[in-house]
Amino acid sequence: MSGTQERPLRADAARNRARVLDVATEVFTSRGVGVPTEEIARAAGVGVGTLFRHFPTKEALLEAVMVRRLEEMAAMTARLAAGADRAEAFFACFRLVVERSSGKNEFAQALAAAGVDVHAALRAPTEEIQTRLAALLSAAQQAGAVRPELCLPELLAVLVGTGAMLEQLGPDPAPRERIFEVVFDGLRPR
Amino acid sequence: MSGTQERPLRADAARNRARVLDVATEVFTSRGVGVPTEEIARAAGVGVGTLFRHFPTKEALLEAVMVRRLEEMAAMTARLAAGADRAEAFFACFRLVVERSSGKNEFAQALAAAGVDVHAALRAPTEEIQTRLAALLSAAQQAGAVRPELCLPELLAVLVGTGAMLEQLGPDPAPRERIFEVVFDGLRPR
DNA sequence: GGACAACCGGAGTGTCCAGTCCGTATCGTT
DNA sequence: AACGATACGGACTGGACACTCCGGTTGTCC
Repeated sequence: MSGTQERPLRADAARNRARVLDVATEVFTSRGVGVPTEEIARAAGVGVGTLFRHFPTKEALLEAVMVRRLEEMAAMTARLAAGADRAEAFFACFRLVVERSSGKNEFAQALAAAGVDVHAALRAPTEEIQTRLAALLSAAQQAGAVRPELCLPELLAVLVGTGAMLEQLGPDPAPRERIFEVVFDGLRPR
Repeated sequence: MSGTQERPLRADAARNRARVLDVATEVFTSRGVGVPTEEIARAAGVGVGTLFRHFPTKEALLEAVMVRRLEEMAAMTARLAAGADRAEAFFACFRLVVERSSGKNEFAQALAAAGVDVHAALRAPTEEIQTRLAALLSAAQQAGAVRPELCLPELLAVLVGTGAMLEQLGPDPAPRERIFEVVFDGLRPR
């Protein structure tokens, strides 16, 4: 369907593209999506022209960053979902998604504000993660490890919200752990 | 200390100032802090000049909006903290703060990004709310209604995060209620 | 009702930033 | 080595937006 039959990039072009993506991931995540494009280019050691040839708009760059992070997350959830017992897998996945999604909500907001259809643009990887989470959720519920009335949209909200909680805290692991205890206990049946 | 001894405003000036504040609260809350200043002015029926005379920068306007909302919240928490039994008051306050703080986190981020010292600028009202929450927290803990290891910074994180959860959901009250159940159960001792 | 200060409106200014364009450099191929 | 295709850099453009300035208006006080 997607008619993007790519001719292989020239060696330097591929290198530059990858560098820009890496730098953008790093900078956008640590300093927010407001950082000017030119700064990303400088940090990646390329000119703005080069950046915009690979990613025709700033939103396209944001989107590419998100897609990659989501794909990584999907792969990791897949690995986690395979092993261990059902309940354990659910909570491990929850942790993983929360911890690896710092700042992603801001991305999504920025894209939405720019009029990009987030659901369409990121369909494939989000769908994979969501179906996997849905499977883990109902398995954990059948195992009696998660309250049965909870459904997927609520779980997703809890994921996002837990991410927001952690962002309020410093890097000290003890309070972060206590947050997880609160949320996990809340997710379990009474 | 603060040398702002104000001469009373002329009638029309006071009216305009109030209108701008109201409109800004409404617009910033519903459409985000990115809305241009000129639009606020138009919606309030004043020129930009007038707006900037009352609030010398956009951040000053944001700050004024936040101060007012925080003061309202402080007053409401005060009222709630007075009545009822300890545990009930705690959870009622929690609800109130979460429900009335939609979008406030975005405000804080915007101010911080602009180099405003949020803690200094909003000290008075935030401090009142925080001390009141701290009192409610330890009372609820002594009553055995909240897990004893939780401390104030974590509670604040949970508040912010719960707000983020609700923002993911539509206006339908049933899922929102389920979120509160999850969080409240998590806050209670095992 | 008149005079002065306080206040208003909105055209104009400076700045920032996403995105373009084209002369130059680099890659890959024969 | 030499040539065409591909990619690069960064000066430049256009638009958006926060904030200023000043001629005109309105409130207030005697």
